[in-house]
Order: sequence, then structure tokens, then C-alpha cells
Amino acid sequence: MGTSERKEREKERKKALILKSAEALIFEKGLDNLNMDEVAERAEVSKGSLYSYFSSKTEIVLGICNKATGMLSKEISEVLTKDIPGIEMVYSIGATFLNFVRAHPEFFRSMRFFDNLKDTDQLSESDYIELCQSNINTSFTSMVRAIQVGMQDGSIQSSYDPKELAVLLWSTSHGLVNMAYLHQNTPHFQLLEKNNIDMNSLFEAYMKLIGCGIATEGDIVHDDLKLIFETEKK
Amino acid sequence: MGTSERKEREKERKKALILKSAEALIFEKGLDNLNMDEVAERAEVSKGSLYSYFSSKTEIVLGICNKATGMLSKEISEVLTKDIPGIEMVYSIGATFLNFVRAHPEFFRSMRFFDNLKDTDQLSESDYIELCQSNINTSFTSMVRAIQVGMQDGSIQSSYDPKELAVLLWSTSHGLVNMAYLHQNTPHFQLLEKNNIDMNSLFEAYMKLIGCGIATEGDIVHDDLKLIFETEKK
DNA sequence: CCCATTTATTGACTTTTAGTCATTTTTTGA
DNA sequence: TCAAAAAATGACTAAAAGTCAATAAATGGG
Repeated sequence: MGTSERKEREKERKKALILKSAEALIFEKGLDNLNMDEVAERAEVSKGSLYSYFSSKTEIVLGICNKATGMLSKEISEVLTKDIPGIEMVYSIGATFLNFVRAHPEFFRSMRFFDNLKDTDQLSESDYIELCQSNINTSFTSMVRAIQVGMQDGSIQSSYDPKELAVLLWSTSHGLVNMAYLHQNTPHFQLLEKNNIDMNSLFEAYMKLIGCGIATEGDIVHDDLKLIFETEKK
Repeated sequence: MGTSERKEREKERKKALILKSAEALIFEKGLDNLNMDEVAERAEVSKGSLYSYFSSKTEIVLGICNKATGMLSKEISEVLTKDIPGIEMVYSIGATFLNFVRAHPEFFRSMRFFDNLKDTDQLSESDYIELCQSNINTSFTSMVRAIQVGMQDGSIQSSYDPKELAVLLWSTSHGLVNMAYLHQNTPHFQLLEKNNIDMNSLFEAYMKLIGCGIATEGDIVHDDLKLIFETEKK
């Protein structure tokens, strides 16, 4: 009869509509001020109906996080298609991440919300947790691949364990990017201002520091870094 | 007369008592589940009274953050008194930070809460914000000092700007330490488990990576790292 | 096309918790 | 001793997440 399939599609359409409304509200007022009554109003459904599509506010934010991590992992994956040495892929992935957070701070916030979920939140009942984890894993795998490419093409030292190195670059770049987020979005974060440090040059210094540690001789100094960096900014 | 001074002392004593109660509750139930009624009950004051000492829940958490950042900055400052090369001071500061977060995850949480304050929170009216900022600045200054010591004693390359390098180490170690926090405290964070990576060896790899970037020839490989590391763990 | 049954929608209601304030109690000092 | 000031109280308000009995809409067999 095809009725149930149509219903299923209709349901997905409405979930998407609700997520779109929530996303709009988050961009307008910030993730902290997201309000379920307002989401319902914006999506033109009743509160009860809203809760039949999303079991909790957390679930909605995870829906946003799914979109965020999906976008980011797609952008990061695209780096791997470039015809450049592995070490530059690593640089480019870092720049992609930084630019993503600058362009979409609230998406980044939803990602941190995901990171900080406690088991007390309805962890296992969520449809989106697995999707988010999968997206993040895709990004992480891209990082591992870039490192492996670099080891293959000789631009990255083969002495490291690719996965360990990937985790290291992953966590340190998170730290740097989080600082960029704080610098841009929280007014009382003054560390960069106070010390007259420009985020872009800090990022270049990070690349250089990493380069010294992992690149092979010829690739240590990455002269085009600034160029890549501006390109990434689209 | 001395009455007003006694009152002042009495007031401080009571604030400290309330903070102590809040701290106990945070350790028992986590920062997310901190409840003002329970704080009042634990501190044996009424809710109204509680609010005459602390203007908001945020203010209490900032009070905790003040203690946390104070403890950390003290521990970090002590590293500078050691008779070791600057590069090892840098390593030791990192290890101190990591061990602090492992030992006091809820304190670290309060520090992140501070980081993420929005201007919509009563930012300027807080007594503790300045104290927290000052504590953090003390820690940061210790890092700058360690780098300067290293440049003086020849264990760290002088080609870097000490402050920029300090910010870089600050933010990247935050990233690493945050990952350690997530690994230890959020069950669905599986990146390390999935890739069979041990946090301690990851930290050593971080030290090595930094070492390659900033140390002078003789100090690049830091053989005693593991030793220092265990010592730090107290 | 009708109507019984299932499915979806509604919004008033409950619950929780931060924060307030009129009232009461305690302290102060002349 | 007692009036005024300061501190303490807890019942109350407000805001927002989440629930559910009642209602409306869709479905599909006869």
C-alpha cells in the first residue's frame, strides 16, 4: 500500500523541520538559550508533538551535533582528495578545523555538548549518538590516512605510530581551536589580547612546531602555509 | 569597637563554610547536579541567607573555580623552584596539569565552566572572576618563565617568542588534558580505547613532539620523562 | 462511503530548581 | 532597656523541561 513508507518519510521531513527551527534559534540566541517552547512555536507544532519527534532537548542538540560533525567530517575528507604531500594534508586538516569553528561557533558548541554528555543523560536511547560518533570517527580516520600518506610519500617520519600521532594532533588541535573559539566568543578570555598574539600566527607556529617534530628534513618549513591558510578560509 | 571587623571575619567564615559545603556536594554528585537547596541545607543556612552570601549559583561555582585555579597555580609555581633545566620545567608543568585534572576532575570542570561564561551571566558583578583570572595568569606566567629559563640555560631554542610559545603550549596541553578528562570521566568517549592508546604514553609522545620543536640538540630526547611523570603523580 | 480503530496532535498541567522578598529574629549601641 | 539596623528565614514566584488525558485526523475493512 505504501502508506507506512509515506508516513516514515513524512516523519523524517518533520524531524528535519524541527531541527531546522532549532538550528535557526541557536544561531539567533545561542545554544545556552535554546528553549523548547520556542522550538515548538518556530516549527509550528505543539510541545507534545515536538516531544513525540525528539525525546528531549538533549536529543535535539545531538541532532544539531550530528549535522555539525557531518559537515566537518565532509570538509576534512575532501582534504584527502587533494594532490599534496601527506604533511600538507595534516596542515590542511588543522586549518579546516579552525576555519570551521570560526565560521560556525554554535556548531562547535554543540560538539562540545556532545563531548560532555554524562551517563545520566539518556545516553543509550539516543538515535544521534552513534551518528555523531561515526562522524567524528570519520574525521579521525582522515587524520590517520593523511599521516599514512605522508609516511608513504616521505613527507612524514615513519618512526611514529600513525594512530597515536593522529590522537596527539587531534587533541592538541582541539586545544588550539578551542582557544580560538574562546577568543572569538567569550569576552573575558583575554589571554591572546593581553599578550598581543594573533590567532593566525599562533596557528602557523603550531604548524611549525608540529612540522619540526614529525616532518622529514625537506618538509619541515612549510613556506606556503600562509597561502593554504587563506585559501582554507574560502 | 572592632564590631565591624568581627562581622567581616564572620561573613568570610560563613562564605568559606558555604563553599566547603558546595564543594562536598560537587564531589559527591558532580557539578551538573549541584543544587542550591542542597547547598543551603548542607551549610545549615536558609536559602535566603545563602543568597545573601552568594548572589547566584554561578558565583558559587566561580568560588570553587577560584580554589581550583589557586591550587593549580600554586603547584605550577612550585615547578619553577626546582633546580632543573627550563625545558624540563616545561615538561613538569605539563605533567602537573595532567595530574591535577586526573586527581580533581570536578575542579577542572569548574575551570571549564569559568572559560565558558557568557556575558549574559552576571560577568562584571562577580567577586571571583578577577581572582580566577589572576590565578590563571599566574600559571601562564610560570609557563613563560620556564621558557625564559630554558632559553637562558640553553635547553630551549631562543628563536621563539616566549609568550607565543607559552600560549601554544598552554592551549595544546589544555587539549591533551581535556582529552584525558573525557577519557576518564565520560563513558562514551572511546577514542583512546578504540585505538589502544595509553594516556601516559600519549603524554610522553606530546613531550617528545614538543621537544623536537623547541629543545636544543642535547635536550631533545628526555630520557627521564617517565620518571618525572611518575614522581608528579605523587 | 461509513465508521471503528489506530495514529498524531494539542495545550493545560506537573515538576524541578533558581532566585526573591515580606516577615521574623538577632545584634548592636546609646 | 529598647529602638534601629543587620541577618536569617522559608514560603513564594518564575522559567523552563517534560507529561498526559483529551481531541482530531488518518486509515482501511466492509
